[in-house]
Amino acid sequence: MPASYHHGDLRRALLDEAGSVLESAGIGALSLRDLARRVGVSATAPYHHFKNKADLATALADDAMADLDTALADAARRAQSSGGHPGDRLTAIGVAYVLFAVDHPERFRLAFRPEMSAPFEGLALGDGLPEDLVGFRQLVAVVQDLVPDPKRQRVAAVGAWSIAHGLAALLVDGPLRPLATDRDAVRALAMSVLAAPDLPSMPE
Amino acid sequence: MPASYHHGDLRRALLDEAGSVLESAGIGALSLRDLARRVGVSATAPYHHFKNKADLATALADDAMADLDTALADAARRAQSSGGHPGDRLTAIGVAYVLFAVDHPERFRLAFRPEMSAPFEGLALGDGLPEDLVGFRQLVAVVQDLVPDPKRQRVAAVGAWSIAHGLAALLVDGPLRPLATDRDAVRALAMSVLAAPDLPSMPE
DNA sequence: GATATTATCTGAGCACTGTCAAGTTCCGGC
DNA sequence: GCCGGAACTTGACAGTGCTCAGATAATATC
Repeated sequence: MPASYHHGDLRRALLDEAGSVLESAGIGALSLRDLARRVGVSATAPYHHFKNKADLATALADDAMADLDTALADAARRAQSSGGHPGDRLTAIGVAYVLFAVDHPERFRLAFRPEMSAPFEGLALGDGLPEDLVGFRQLVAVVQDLVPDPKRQRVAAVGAWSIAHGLAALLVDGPLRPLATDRDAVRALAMSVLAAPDLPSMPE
Repeated sequence: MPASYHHGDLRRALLDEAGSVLESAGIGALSLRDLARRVGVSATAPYHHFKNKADLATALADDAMADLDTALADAARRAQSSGGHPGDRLTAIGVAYVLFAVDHPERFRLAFRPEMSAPFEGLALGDGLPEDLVGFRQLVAVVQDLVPDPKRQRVAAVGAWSIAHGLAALLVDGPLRPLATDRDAVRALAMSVLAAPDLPSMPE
């Protein structure tokens, strides 16, 4: 806060500023020099806190991932306390997933963009989920509640994640984008799609 | 071909070169000046064929979208001629979707990246699908075959697309990336996930 | 409390980028 | 033959990521 030589917590300040630039101008507008300027520091100062631009982007992506995760965890908690059965909990988490993407498109994008970041390298999905991702772990746990056969749990978890992620991606970056402005419509669509995939499942 | 002043078909040459750069070095490595250099032309020549870099990227994304579309159309045709029933046709298209993403990750990414391109603005999904996307239209048509109730067709189509797209995205940019190197495993996983989403569908 | 250490920040500078304005060369139609 | 316009070039500007040699401030040591 003081106009002193040392900034205090430049790293945090840079990340925060990057977050707001991200939200308002998109990922393409991120520039280390610009961030430094905004924070009121020389152009090379950021290099003492981040290896390079990609490193900063990775930190930002980790933040975004954590935000998404807590959104999922919150939804899981709410659904649990309001006492719906496991199926409802699953769709509640899925809806939260989709709504997070629609509410924070840039953050959602960044969380799944490995040219800059480098998200969860290697992941077995049954066990491999990082410990700090409590929301995602809950998602997997709910699926395991729903699917008794252990052999199918993995496929079921991947399927559940795929539907939510796919819908989110189509709304944020795909053909469903026009819909994304109407939050209620998104919620309704997400509910229908996630709660009742009455499509294939015909062949054995 | 001749070393004359006029290039002949610079636009096509630029797009081709961009395609190969994309494939080998990723979307971040695209540079107008570099493309011009590779094609053997001055740095500003591309501006006579593309409004700016984003415009070139859009053209490239359109190409990518067309490629994905023909992959879907091919799969649909094959599944039809080998005479599986509609459910099989749907999963065949979905598997083709996922395999395309895994086989051509950069092209798949670009096709769904609107900071540069600007894909199908506005799309109703029942009717709004562009005419030239024959593969995608086939996907929707198959879903309509499978789901008799017209009210549910839209949700069903969005759901089918979401699963395929979500799985593709998780394999290309997400936590399932380690799996993407093993093409057979991808195919098997896609088959299971797409053919039997035996998860939610519990609540009404 | 003075001194040395170390983390933090500055400044100049390099190679690169996208883009614009103004010239040059070439081709097709009169 | 000429001439208008399309295709391309030259030159330049502002902005970028990043490196390196120093300056400065906070901290540890005595």
